[in-house]
Amino acid sequence: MSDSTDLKKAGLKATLPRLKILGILEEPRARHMTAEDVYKALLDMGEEVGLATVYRVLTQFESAGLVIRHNFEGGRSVFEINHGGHHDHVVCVECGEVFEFYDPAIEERQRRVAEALGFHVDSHSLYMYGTCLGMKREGRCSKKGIPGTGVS
Amino acid sequence: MSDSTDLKKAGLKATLPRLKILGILEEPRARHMTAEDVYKALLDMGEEVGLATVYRVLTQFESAGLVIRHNFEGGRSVFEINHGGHHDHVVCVECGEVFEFYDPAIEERQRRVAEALGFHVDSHSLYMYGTCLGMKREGRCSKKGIPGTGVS
DNA sequence: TTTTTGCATGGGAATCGTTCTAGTTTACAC
DNA sequence: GTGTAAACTAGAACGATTCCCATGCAAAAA
Repeated sequence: MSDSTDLKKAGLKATLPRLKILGILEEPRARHMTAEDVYKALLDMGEEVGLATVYRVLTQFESAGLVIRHNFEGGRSVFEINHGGHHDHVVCVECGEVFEFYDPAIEERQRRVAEALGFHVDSHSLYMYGTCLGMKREGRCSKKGIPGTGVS
Repeated sequence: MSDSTDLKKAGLKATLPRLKILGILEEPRARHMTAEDVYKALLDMGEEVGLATVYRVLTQFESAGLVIRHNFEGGRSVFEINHGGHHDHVVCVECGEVFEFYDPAIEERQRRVAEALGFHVDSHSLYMYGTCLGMKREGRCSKKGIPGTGVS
């Protein structure tokens, strides 16, 4: 299905900025990007899109369920395309690498906890912060956020 | 043990702002507060402490392990006193109420996931967002953040 | 097709939470 | 008590995000 159809389904007009932004986020190498990352990617493509529009569109995408917003440590939001399957994150604070995982047992226990509290869960997030294998083994994490991960 | 001793142990001078802020966070009703909440509490007590000092002190307390910083949805940081026992959080997005829980099974699974990735975990956070029992049962959540929770 | 209507956009200003800077004050070892 | 490094205050600065508004554009109505 085309991006254009995805947008219409979400009740959003298929405008150029929205199509471009969706396209960027769908690239496999995109993974986790800040609004700024997306903005820079647009500029690199030669598109004249305002930063305000990027923020507006990302928020709309989030409401429409097309992307997931994460509030990793550090204050700024990072976005990733929503491929449907929920997963949690492991973030290397040294190199910014982000790993994803899904553990049915954890999901189930969370569901039980919420149930016991009589709580209706809209969303949940689980992040682990630390240092990745590369760091331990070779000390080669750059200590600077990897471009495109939105983590520094 | 006095707050003053706690601070010295953490390698921090026992200054008036630090003692007052620690005192505020230790009150049972404090639970989860933003820097702004703490600042307002100080003003209410008639203390002349700058907002910048509140931020600086909270960050120092975090480094010293005296408080835990959380990045709940919404961008701003909330702080809670560290009583030693790790726990996770359930946040009602309607009334701002925060519930705490600890699930050994979840902790164990997380440990395993990190191990499998060869990842060294410094910290982890698990938040569930939704609506609490009060909301469902009586619709009495105020739709506005409860003062002192730092959540809105 | 032309007109109307209303959402979308871009750019800059505004806002929010947070951190930095400069100059002054304070805690605490001696 | 005194000296010195650390901590303080107020306000400016900062980065991320949102707001504002004049302009643009595309679907609906005429």
